[in-house]
Amino acid sequence: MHVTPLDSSGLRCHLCAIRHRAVCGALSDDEIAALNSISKRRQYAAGETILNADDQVDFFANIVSGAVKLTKMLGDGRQQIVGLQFAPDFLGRAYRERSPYFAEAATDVELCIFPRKGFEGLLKEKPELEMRLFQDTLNELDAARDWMLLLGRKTASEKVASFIEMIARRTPMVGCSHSGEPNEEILFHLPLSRSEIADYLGLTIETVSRQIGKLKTSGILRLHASREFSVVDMEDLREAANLDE
Amino acid sequence: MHVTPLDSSGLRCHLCAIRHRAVCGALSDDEIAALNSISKRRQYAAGETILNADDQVDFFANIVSGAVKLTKMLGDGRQQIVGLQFAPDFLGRAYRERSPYFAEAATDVELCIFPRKGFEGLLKEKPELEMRLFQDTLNELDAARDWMLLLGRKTASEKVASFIEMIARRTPMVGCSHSGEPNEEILFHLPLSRSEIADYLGLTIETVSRQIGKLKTSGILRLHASREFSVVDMEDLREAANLDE
DNA sequence: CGGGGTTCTTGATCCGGATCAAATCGACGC
DNA sequence: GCGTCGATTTGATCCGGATCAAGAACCCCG
Repeated sequence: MHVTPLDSSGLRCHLCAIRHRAVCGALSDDEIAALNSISKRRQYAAGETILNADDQVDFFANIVSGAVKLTKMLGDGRQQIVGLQFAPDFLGRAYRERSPYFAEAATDVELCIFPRKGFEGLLKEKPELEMRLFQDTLNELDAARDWMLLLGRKTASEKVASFIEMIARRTPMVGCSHSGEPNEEILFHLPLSRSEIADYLGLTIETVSRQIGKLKTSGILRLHASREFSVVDMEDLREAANLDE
Repeated sequence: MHVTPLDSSGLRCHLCAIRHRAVCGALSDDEIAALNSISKRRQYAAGETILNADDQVDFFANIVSGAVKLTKMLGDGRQQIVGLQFAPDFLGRAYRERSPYFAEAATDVELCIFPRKGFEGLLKEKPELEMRLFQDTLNELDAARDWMLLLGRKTASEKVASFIEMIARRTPMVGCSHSGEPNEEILFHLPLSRSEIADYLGLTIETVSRQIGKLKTSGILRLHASREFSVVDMEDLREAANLDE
């Protein structure tokens, strides 16, 4: 874990990759400068814990790069991933002191961290910022409810197809086959291991592996490495996922 | 469906059963009067549709009494209840014009309805009101994620026990055995049919029925009618539900 | 009270996905 | 290259919950 020291020049935010897509987008340039002065960057290696369940949370953060998973666990070790966040998502639970879940870096992650006090002060002063967070929370609630439909009612193959589709939709492509052909393949990287995918979909490792195999056999997917894939036919994939229209 | 005419005396809110527990609790007496002047009451019979998915939503509402279920559906008819709301919960999706789900009265329901325009105006003027809604939304998100753990990782019997526990916790008791004994039984009413419970838990009707039967046989529950029950031992129930601590 | 529809329960069987077990693949150090 | 170890795939079997099929209980209405 590496902490970048404070940058008092106020320039960092202006150069930030997620400046306009993150919650910061709700702030004007001089408000950003204020936020800049209290923020710091921090890196987490894949697998590192960001927050334990019931931890006292003294900060909020934007995800600058990488993927963060939120997990809930039963007493006997069964676990369920209840959220997967990518840049430029916001991390943290306003108005509650303790984290309701376990947060872990799924890939290498860079966060832009704001101390709780300073950020809550800004929240009170800038209703646009609070409104923006509110909207993000409403979108997360919708996403959580979509996932409830998946967990409760979809079959294993629909679940896996839905997951792949979600990754292709929300994750930046990691490359493409420079063949010059009209239909170049777009490559994506799976931010989760088979076991984590299983915990996200309410399945086992083996079932996930078999269903990915089937998507490959049926020609919807191409697997370049166990965590590197491209989608041959996005329409077929969405159909296999049983996504509406 | 019956609509109570506007009460310009401004007295209705002061007599309201949920005045202090609902979002209105964030408002002062004269703000309440303003809200009172734009609100109206409306009754729905059990089974009546409140909103169709993708409906244009031109109102917000508080649940005054009864239970409202929010449902998502797959193209082939499989469905999942993604939310169950009781008085004094808030109904409606700020900052979005269309309902992301199908909302239906699970029991007879009384709503206190605010037209979208007027309520959004109030939201802008009263940051406490927006903050209150924001907090409610965060709590709903936590509840949705708890339910994801249930849907993805709990067994049928844990699911049913969790559901019963939730009803006993969130629903008003409907009576009690006036035996004078030290351990009087507290009676509750199930707001959902077996088929709806199945759609909430990601199970089938038959499995729900069998699992309720087991809870009864094991002495944790007493069934007075198919939708009337009392909990013999709450600790045992929570254990059967695999709820933490 | 009796009939017909609906909801709930109970029983028998089946199957999708879990579990158990082993082989294969890949990354890394030596 | 070779051995080790974790991650993934593949195979065989099992079982929890789905499905199919009756019954039983409970309406509501005449």
